[in-house]
Amino acid sequence: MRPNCDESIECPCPPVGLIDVVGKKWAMCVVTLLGRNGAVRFGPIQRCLSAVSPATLTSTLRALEHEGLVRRVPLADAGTTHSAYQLTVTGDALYRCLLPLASWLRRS
Amino acid sequence: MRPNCDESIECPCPPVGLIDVVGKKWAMCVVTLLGRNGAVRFGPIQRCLSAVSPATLTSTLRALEHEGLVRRVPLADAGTTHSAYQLTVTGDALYRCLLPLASWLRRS
DNA sequence: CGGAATCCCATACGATACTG
DNA sequence: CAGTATCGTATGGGATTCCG
Repeated sequence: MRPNCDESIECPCPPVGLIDVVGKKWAMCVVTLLGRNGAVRFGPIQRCLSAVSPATLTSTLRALEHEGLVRRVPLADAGTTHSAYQLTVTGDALYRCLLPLASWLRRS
Repeated sequence: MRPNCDESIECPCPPVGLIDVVGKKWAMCVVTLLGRNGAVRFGPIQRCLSAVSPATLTSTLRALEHEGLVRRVPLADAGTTHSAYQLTVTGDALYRCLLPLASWLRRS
């Protein structure tokens, strides 16, 4: 997976891994969402993101959890099931790195 | 495709489009590579990026061209076919936005 | 050298239905 | 509410081959 630089030109390399981490369709969207709002529950996230299918959202959240970017917070709340998701310290660092990128996208 | 915010939480939205632009496996890698090295020819790019298949690299470059991030520069060079790729002004702006992200990836 | 054409496969994603 | 289970499809991407 890693580029092997046999050329005199400089080879960046890192960005390849970035795609694996945040290349999922909704991953950066979720990170940005949580970065702005702190802990958010499953339902609101889903409704906010174009009503992404629950299966896809679950997959995205699990991936982000696995990368240590997001933490799941169960909320013991009188009978019904509740839980929320929030960024870890690492996830928040990534979020701040994404800010210039987000503003670049809003260009033009 | 666009998230529709029916919640009180803040909805970022832009990052969804980002995936379409730079979410391709090698897109950001190419942007970073060109950002560091200026104009680079097809062969060196390919060899530098883990020998990515020519079909995939072509697809990536065409997508970046279509987004106005990369420009193809034909080099009329004595018989044989030569060409190089370099970032446009917009592409360079994106490249600079990617820098913090790239350093984040090199963490740990 | 710089691609284009073709084939093939893995899988990400969406839609839907269902459960504790 | 917060997911899980299935299914079907689209497509990104690798390998290979061939061409000007």
